[in-house]
Formats: sequence, C-alpha cells, structure tokens
Amino acid sequence: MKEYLEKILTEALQKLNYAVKNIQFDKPKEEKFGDLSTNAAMLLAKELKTSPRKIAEEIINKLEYDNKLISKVDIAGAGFINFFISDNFYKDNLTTILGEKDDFGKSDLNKNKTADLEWVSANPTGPLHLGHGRGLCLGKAVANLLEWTGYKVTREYYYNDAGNQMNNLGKSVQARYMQLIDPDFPFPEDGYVGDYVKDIAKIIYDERKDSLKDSDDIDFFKKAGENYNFKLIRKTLDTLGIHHDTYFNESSLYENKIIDNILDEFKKRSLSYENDGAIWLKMDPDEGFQKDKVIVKSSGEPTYRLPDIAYHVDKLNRGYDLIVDIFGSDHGDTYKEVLYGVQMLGYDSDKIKVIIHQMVTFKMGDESVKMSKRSDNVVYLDDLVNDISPDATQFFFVMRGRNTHLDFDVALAKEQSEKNPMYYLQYAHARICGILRNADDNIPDHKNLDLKKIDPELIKSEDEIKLLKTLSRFPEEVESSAEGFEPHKIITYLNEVAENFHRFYHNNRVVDLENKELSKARLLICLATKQVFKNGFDIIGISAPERM
RNA sequence: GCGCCCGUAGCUCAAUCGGAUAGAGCAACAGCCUUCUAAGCUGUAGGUUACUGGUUCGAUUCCAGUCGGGCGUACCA
Repeated sequence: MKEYLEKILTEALQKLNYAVKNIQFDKPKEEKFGDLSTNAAMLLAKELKTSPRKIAEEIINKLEYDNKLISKVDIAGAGFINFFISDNFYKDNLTTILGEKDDFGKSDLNKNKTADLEWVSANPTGPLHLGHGRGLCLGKAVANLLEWTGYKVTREYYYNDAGNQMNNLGKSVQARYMQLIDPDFPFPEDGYVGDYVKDIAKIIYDERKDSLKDSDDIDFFKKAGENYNFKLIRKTLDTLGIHHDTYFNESSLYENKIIDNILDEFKKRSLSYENDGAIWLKMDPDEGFQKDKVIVKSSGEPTYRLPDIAYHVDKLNRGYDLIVDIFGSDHGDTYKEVLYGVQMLGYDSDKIKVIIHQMVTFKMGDESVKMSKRSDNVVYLDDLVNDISPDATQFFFVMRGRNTHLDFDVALAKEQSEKNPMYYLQYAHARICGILRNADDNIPDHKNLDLKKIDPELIKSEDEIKLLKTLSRFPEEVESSAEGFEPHKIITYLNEVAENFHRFYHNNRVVDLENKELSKARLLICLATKQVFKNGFDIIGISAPERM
C-alpha cells in the first residue's frame, strides 16, 4: 500500500515540479486522520516559502488514484495529507494472510543475503545464570526476525576454552576433588565456589577414586569441568528452544596462527608497541579512547581483546553480509576497542552490528536483585525457567526495549492470571481455537471455505474492519522490528491485535447457526487473526497454545 | 573525574529516522457472564514527558547545561 501511495504522490509532485526527498507515510494516531498520512507538504514549505496547506492543496489537485483502493484524500492540521484506504483493500488482505499462512509477514528484503548472529557464548566455567538471560532470549528473537526479512542466518556460539578463567576452573575442580580425600585441602582464593564444582569432583572421584591425589595435571580437571558445564549450558539452551548452528573454538585462533598473523600485522603497521614486557595497542584519543590497551600480557598470554579482534576478522573473512553480536552493557566499552582493532587492520567494520542491552533487575518477592554476570549471589537460569516456564522467560526478557533497564517481576511472570501480560496474547489465540472447535461441530463445511464465495458486504462492523486493518500491518511491523533488532515491537503490535480481537469477539457472535453465511465470513477473520498471532509468537519465540 | 545507556500516569513500559489531543497493561473506581473460554469487554480517573535553556511552523524525540540512576573506566572476560 505504501508503495502505491508513494508512486501516485511522486507522480503528482513531478507534475508540479517539486522534489521531495524521504517522503514518509505514517499511521496517524487518530482514525479521523485516515489510515496513512504524509508530511510531504510540510517538508516543501520550507523551500518554497509558502504555507504547507496551500502546497498540500496543489498536490491533491494533481493526485490521481484508484477509487477502489483509496476512498478519500484530504488535508488536515498544519498540512498533513491524509489518505483513507477503502475497506475492500483490507478485506482482500484476508486472502493474502490465509494464502501465505506461516509465511505471512516474511519479506525478501534481504533475500540471498547471509547473516551471522553470535550470542550467549558463555564460558564453560559454570551453568548459565540470570545475568545471561536477557541476551540469550533477545538473540533467539533477533535471529528469527532476521530470517523473516530474508537473511540466511548462522547462529553461532563463541566457545572460549582457553585462558585464565578456564585454568581457574581446573584448579577449583582439583581442590574440590582433593577435599574429598583431605577436607583440609585449601581452596583457591578466587576459585569458583558454586556447588556444581563439587558435583564435578564427585564424579571424578567416583570414577578414579584417589588415584589422582598426587597428580598435578590441571588440564585433566579443567577438561572434566568444561565438559560437565557445557553439557549443563546446552541443556538450559535446549529447554529454551535455543540451538546454535556452529560453535567456534577460541583455541582454533591459536592453532591456525590467526592470532600470530594479526599480532604481526599490528606490528608492521606500527599500531602496537612493547612496554613493561607487554604488548600494547595504540588507541586513538580522537576516537574517544582514553589510553592504550594491553593485547599481550607480560606473561605472554593475550588479553581477551586480541582473540576477539582475530575472531571478528575471521567472521568478516567468511563473507557474511551482516554480522551481529549481542552483549550486555557491561561490555559497552570493550566492543568498541575490538571494532577499532578490526578497523585498524583495514577491515570494514560497518557490517558488524553490536547489540547492547541494559542490565536486568529481578524482583523476587519483596527484594530486588541486581544481576550482572559478575554478581556474587548467583541464581541459575534453570531455576528461573523451571519456576516460571520457558515461554514466560522468553517473553519477559524480550518484552521491553533493550535500552531500558528491565525490571523482571518473577512473581508476575509466574502468575497464571490476567495480570500477566503474556496471557493476554496467548489467551486471544486460545480463544480463537475454541471458536474454531465450536465451528467444527456446528458448521462442518467451514474448513474448505472459499473466500471468493463470501460476500464482502457481510463484513461491515467497525470492530471487524479495525481488526482487519491491524492484521494487514503485520508485514511492516516485522520489517521495522528487524531493522532495529527490536523484537519487543512485535509484542507491542500483537497487543494491539489482541485488543482488537477481544473487542470483535465481545461484540460479534462468530458461530451463529441462524446465519451461517455471516458465520463463515467471521470465521475467516478468526483464522487470519490466529495466523498473525502464530507468526508473531514464532518470531518472539513463544508457543501458541490451543487451550488455556 | 571521564565515557556509554537511561529518566514518560501510583507501578512496569510504548510512542513509527521531529509531527496532529503523549498511549497500553497493572493497580484504583463504576458497570457487563441463561450466548463460541470473564485469563475477556465497556466507562471514569490518573501527566509541567526529571529540571533549565536553545534550534524549529512543530520537541518525549535534536543540541547545551543541571540533577538522579545503571554500566564501564584492568597486564579479568
């Protein structure tokens, strides 16, 4: 529809010899201002130094349009041109929705393009906890959104099996193992204190008894811990319906000499230097960096920045059209350093989009618990999911814009009542399923309805038309959500659909044996609404229940 | 101190690259079930968009400053 309006408006402007860049069509907030409106006249007013209303009148006089599609065009306010789209357009849209089914809302905007989404990427030093939740659920929905606009998406997990933290895990496991033999064995000061470390030690002890008590093979304990933890992580991801296509091992960056090559490259370009036995990367103050950063410690180990830069170089070399990373705001500065490093090596970092989300506060009972990934009092994600269900976890983490500090009300997410915003949406879907079950019994031939045989004049109430209008917007809602990586917009939109559906339901009896033709027409509306819910739920990553 | 993010109804949040009278849900109040699920619907009330200035025909949106909160500011990731 927008394309059509753009076309006829451009034609009218050409006749007047006016040139406008970025013509916008917006959905006005109020119905009396039509279905779509443009501010083209206001944009012209500045250049032409005449009143916007006068220009709007000129444009309308030159405007040629199809009366079957557009019922009225008028001017309002400061010079908005408002278009009223005919009801028939929306009725025809039913055919589109019911024809495209699970594909309704998909676009080929990014057809034949590839995208790589890397997220979660938790180190296997322990199970996933609440601090991981938001990014994890956000990524699931974003991946779906990208697919809905045509991208072929690779879901990737950066597996960090090297470095300090893993050594620390090895030492922790060893200490817990030794404590099974000698309770006085000291635990490392900054070791991992979670109970899962004891579980790992117990498994090792059950298998090997005390045969390892004199061993200093930290790698053995490390590996045991890593395997155990990664199994836990994948299990949690599995219950949340998150599946990665590839796991990229950090250690491969060393094995393939990519790290060495990049180090050489930095040196060659005089971007790095040695000081105090460490290698530093020069950071440009004009880019907002306050000081240079260490990329190789004096111990010879790289800091996280170097492999991260190498990893992104590798991703760029793989040729994706879009590369997306998801991090919490606690990484807000460090990704900039990484991108800077990538740029300095001569790569175009524009393809890399970094999604940063703000931290989450969990409301549990009367207390609020802040949960960054480094928080001391750890609550495991599994416990939350078991407590409130995978759907509620997904929904509540994705419900709000990622730049807001999310307040996660655990009691509310758990509650199975009208207070819970997720149920408002799912209930609408279940309600439609109930109507369809009723129709199965009473109007058995409803399943093979032909829209062409339905008299469009039967659909005429305000509730019905409004619902159809809302449904027709779904594809553009998907596009705009995908553009900004903002799945919460889908929820906001579905809320509007639910609102309109519930009102329609309340005022219009669907299955009416006295009036089967009308029933059939309304059943089509129900089917289309159900489809939009289902597709929206698919994107945000929750189920579409048939009964509640 | 410096950098990034945020501040909208009592609470949690929306608001389409600057647009028309700032919208939902919950909570509050008043109604609606002999009819397909009342996890629903209808109505009322609730606001100086933190504050102060600026740019503009028009600012919640952009700019500057102030106040308040979050996250960073490591030879941790």
